[in-house]
Amino acid sequence: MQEFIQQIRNALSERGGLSPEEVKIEQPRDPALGDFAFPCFPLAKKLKKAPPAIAAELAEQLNVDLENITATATGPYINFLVDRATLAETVVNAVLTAGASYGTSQEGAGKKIVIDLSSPNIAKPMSVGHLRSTVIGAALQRIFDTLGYETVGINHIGDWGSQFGKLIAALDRWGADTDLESDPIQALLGLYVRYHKEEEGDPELAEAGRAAFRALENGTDPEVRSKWEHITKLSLLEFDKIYDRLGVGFDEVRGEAYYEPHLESTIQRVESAGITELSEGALIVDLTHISENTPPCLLRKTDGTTLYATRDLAAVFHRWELYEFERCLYVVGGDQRLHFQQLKGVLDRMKLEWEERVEHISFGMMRLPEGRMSTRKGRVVFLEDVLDRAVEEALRIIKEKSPDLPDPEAVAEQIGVGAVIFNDLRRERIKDVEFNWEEILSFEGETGPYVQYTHARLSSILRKAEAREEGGGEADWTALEEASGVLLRIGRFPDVIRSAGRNAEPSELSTWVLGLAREVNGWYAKNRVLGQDSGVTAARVALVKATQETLATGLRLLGLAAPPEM
RNA sequence: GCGCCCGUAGCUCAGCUGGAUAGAGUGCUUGCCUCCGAAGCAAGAAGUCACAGGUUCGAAUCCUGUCGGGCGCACCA
Repeated sequence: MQEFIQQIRNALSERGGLSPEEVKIEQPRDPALGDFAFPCFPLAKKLKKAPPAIAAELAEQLNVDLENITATATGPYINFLVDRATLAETVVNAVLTAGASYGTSQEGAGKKIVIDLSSPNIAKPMSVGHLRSTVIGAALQRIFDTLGYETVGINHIGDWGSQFGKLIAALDRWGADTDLESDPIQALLGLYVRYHKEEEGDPELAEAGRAAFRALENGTDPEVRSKWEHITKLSLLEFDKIYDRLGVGFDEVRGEAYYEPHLESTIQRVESAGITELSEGALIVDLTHISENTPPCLLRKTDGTTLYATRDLAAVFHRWELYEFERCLYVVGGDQRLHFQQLKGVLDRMKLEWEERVEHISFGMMRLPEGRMSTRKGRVVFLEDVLDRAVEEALRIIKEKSPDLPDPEAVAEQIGVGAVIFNDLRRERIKDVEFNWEEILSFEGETGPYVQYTHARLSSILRKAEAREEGGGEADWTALEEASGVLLRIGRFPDVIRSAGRNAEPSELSTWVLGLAREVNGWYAKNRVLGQDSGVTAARVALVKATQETLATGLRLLGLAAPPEM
């Protein structure tokens, strides 16, 4: 479809005396006006004429230049209407010849993008809150893959820090009556909550916790170390179950602990840049160059131990050395904005030119109606429960509406999980979301299942066409006259992927997918595909196939399955 | 107190980085399965684009301020 826009752009730039970049092509308000539009206001000054006069004059000239496109002046706008049959043939063939690779590009060839995603903390069950980073990050990775980038998805596990000392202390004290094997994460969570409850009135316990972390950090006590390893291993196994269900994999799973041996050299590296100072006994980097009130970045505490920021610095150095990334994206909640500002502030003060390639892809918080989620207070919704209930609901609907569907459990898993994922990617990532069971279990309207259902219906038509041996003839593209909404959507797909990647915004894709599903459903209700004249059926089957494939690609990029039946 | 983010229909959101009469879903009121899958389609009612200024041919979109909500602000991660 780009070819039409390009043609309009070239003709306009020649006739209007603009550079091609100055020609801004947009969509008309009302699709009946045309497929593309050009507002003549910017030319008014240059030509010293009223926009409507310019539009009328230019439209006439453009009609001489343009092929298969009609230009019409409407007030100050020039609207362009592509010949319906040409539009249909061009778009449908573009998809069908490209197949699953429709929408891919090579713009990222030879460039690497590192994505830090998911990054849960060990020993706590994943809440619905963790869904956001995982699902947004995974969608971004797939989007960049299709744009030709080499991507590295990193799960930066929270496996270090003082809470592990607490956990080990709790395990020492109550481990005997805890069943760690059958449901390890829930057991660890129980220990964690109990520790916090009893810590206050029990200084001995608090000291045991601190001592255990010191031992862990010094590496002096192999027994403590092996307990930590055990906890980590059990947790990762549990997480993998969730990742499998979400269809998410990682290129690198590295805990913060991995960077332990590199912390000294990291600190030295920052020190040798001459930007560190001692303040109140702690080693800091002053960041008042960002703004007067920006708090400093702490590299080392008074007691000599390191912090989150130190480990994150070590990690970002490591990533740069390993990958020399084009972009390094941290898909992390907006509550950590300051942390990343500080991280980048340190890189900036070190005069590392790749500092601007490091981006915090922040997203809004998932909240409950009664406030912020808190694992410690037991005010959480666990991700596994959400997935289970959504799948259960999907299965209930399948039994009601498609009792003969083969393998209903497997499809219910795809629909239920799809509903949850789509619900999270539906809105702009920066917006806070309030968790709502009713919304997440709804499969109608602007939901994942709606798109999946559309895809399944199109697939069903294609199966029938094949069974009846219809759709094989020469296509009569005029039979797609009413499908321009569908065609224009499909034609825009490559642009949407590019834009979603540039802005690191999966919701641009989900919005587009919904729009395509809506368009094709409207068309489908009015236009019969099978049993028409062979040319008509051929063209419509081709459109159905092109739409079905594009929907499947869109769903796949977002992380949803596209079952052929449901 | 300071900083960052958000504010569009009852509710949940789009609005293509400044353009035409602000659009969807949901909920509500209707209509559509003897016809390719009704998890669908079509129609109706529903808006001071938080408020007030400014910038210009033109502002939901950019700037300033106010209000409301969220988040953060040195030894947690």
